[in-house]
Amino acid sequence: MSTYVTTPIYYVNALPHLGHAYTTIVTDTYSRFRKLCGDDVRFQTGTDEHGEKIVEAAVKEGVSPREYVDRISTAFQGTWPSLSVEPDYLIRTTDADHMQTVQDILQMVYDKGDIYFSEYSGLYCKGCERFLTEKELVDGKCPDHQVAPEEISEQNYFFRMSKYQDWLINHIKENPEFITPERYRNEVLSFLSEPLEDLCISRPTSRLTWGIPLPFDENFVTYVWFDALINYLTGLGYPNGELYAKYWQDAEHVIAKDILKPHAIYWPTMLRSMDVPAYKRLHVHGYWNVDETKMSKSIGNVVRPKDLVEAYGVDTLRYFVLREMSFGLDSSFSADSIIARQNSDLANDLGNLFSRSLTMIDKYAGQKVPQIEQSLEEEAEQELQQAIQDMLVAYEKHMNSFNFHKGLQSVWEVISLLNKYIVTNAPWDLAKDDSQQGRLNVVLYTLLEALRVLAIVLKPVMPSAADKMAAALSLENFDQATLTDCTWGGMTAGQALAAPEPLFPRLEKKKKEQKQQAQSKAKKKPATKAEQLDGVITFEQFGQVELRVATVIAAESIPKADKLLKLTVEAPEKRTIVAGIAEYYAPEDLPGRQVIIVANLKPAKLRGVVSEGMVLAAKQKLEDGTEQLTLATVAEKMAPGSRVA
RNA sequence: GGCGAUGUAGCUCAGAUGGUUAGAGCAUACGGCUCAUAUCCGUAGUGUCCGGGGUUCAAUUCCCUGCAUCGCCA
Repeated sequence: MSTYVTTPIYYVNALPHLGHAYTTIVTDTYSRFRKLCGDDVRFQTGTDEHGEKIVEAAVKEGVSPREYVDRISTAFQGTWPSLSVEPDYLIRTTDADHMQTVQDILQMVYDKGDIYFSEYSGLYCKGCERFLTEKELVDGKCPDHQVAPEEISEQNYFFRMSKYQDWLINHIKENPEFITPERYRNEVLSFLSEPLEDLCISRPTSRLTWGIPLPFDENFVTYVWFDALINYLTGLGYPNGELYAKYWQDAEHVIAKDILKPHAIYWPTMLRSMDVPAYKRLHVHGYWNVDETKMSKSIGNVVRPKDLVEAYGVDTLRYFVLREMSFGLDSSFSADSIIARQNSDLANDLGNLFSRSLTMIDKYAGQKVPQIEQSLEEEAEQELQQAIQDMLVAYEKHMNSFNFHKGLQSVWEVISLLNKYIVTNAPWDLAKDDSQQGRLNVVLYTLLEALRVLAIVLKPVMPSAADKMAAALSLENFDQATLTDCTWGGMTAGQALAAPEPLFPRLEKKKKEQKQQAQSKAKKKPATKAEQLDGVITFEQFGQVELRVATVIAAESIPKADKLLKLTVEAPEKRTIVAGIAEYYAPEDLPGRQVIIVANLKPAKLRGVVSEGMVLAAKQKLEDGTEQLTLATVAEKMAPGSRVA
């Protein structure tokens, strides 16, 4: 089986935002999913670079249209890797082969008699790049741009779209999946219940030169849709390329609802006129509202994909948008909701399951896949295996019909079952009883197998997290994995496993700080004197803090405290200091090291140990969302107790 | 103005071709466990299923109507 899946080509009059990111993540996820199903997949995205608005934007920046589109197009293409999006082909409407193909098609359709010349007069709005009807005007102005349209009379070329209306209605009725979800199919059918007008496909060069010239009349260039839609064919080398022969029959387009009409009506009729079979499916999604309002430049709440990746990590972002939005409907985006998903679904449910399972393998099975006796499998294991089978069926069905949120829901049901399975089978109890060794191995093996399946099904959604899981499970050829590898029993007994590593960190809700930041950014008001002083301390105040160099003599972990180490330091007197660095330093690594301590901190009791001061350390967040910590020290060896100032 | 969709727990949403105690996740409260990332497991909830009318033995579900929100069209 083959799959050809596309995003729209993005209009380069502005930088990429969350909406672009969503469409592209969805398409990438579907592409990866079809690969997981064993398909030969081609995934295409690109940029739409012609039209009046591009020229205007270029003029505004004082550069040529060519320079301008090169710059924005690069920005789009540079965004995809950071979203773990891996297209097979990036197309640009300014590519020479695309422009040639568009001209060839125009000539062919013209020769066939489906393009004719006609005069048209009406009220033209530059902002909309189209003619408006009287009824659309509000107080004589365009409602979107607040500008009075110009009365323009001009001659143009038209595509005989109306000729194919009846065919299109039948095609949609006979192919229930042609436009999904159903609400958009109904919308299109309702629109088609009225007579269709022919489509204006040209602009005179007197008004616009930044476009593809009509091959049969040099005084005109192609108007946006005839140019843009054809990219889906050009990218396959239509009409002769091998790719075209191989993939076109399986074409699926992913779009946002604002470009439904061109894709559901113009495009199939164009294809029909060209004698090219219609695409297989059109998938239409809704909008992201940001903090309950529409994303808009004027409100200043445009969300940049890059910022989101920096703040939350690419896997979390991908999981969030796919899990949160019911495909087809609008959804809301907010920092709180993405943090909530990260913490409850990813860190607590999946991440913790992964971590606790691997830790038990480490503790109770010597960090190796245990050998099991099939006869010791009980009902609990049977049920779990059945639940995973059921999940796989649901997963495949939902992912294939773009119901990603349902697909992920079914995966998380299994994650929840696994957490219950651990509690009810209590491996830590089995481990205390030698006669239960066999059962213990069965339970641990079952967990490993389940994690292996989870890594596979999560691969399309969270490629990097899945890779991490696979690495920890020592799965071989994971990049080639398919759904058939989900068959139970894939782990080899005796295989050594890597040390567990946290998959997803927990995030703090930073509601207040973020709001304050947003406000100060939005207002950009100059800081008042009082605010400037806020957070600033005087030299005297700093002098009150007594910093000293200290040498670590001994370090030991503290029972029941995962993050704390008990340090004995020389400063120069012997002191006990409790430091929250256990996640980053092993006790044996510390003796001999010099650290910087706050010597006059009020002693505090932590986990029953009195801490006389604190050690300084720097912390940073890494790209993958985990944190790194390193102890502060001095550049040269100093006598213990030396003052730091 | 025409057509259509939606309205269910604090939040996001499932759901029943009409039938007994209307569900899930999150959030909240309490209890338990210790393998785990202050994680996990269990228990507890609250609902005029948008308002009104109708059909029916029985309506949150079907019909009509009103209101609200949203979409498409003009």
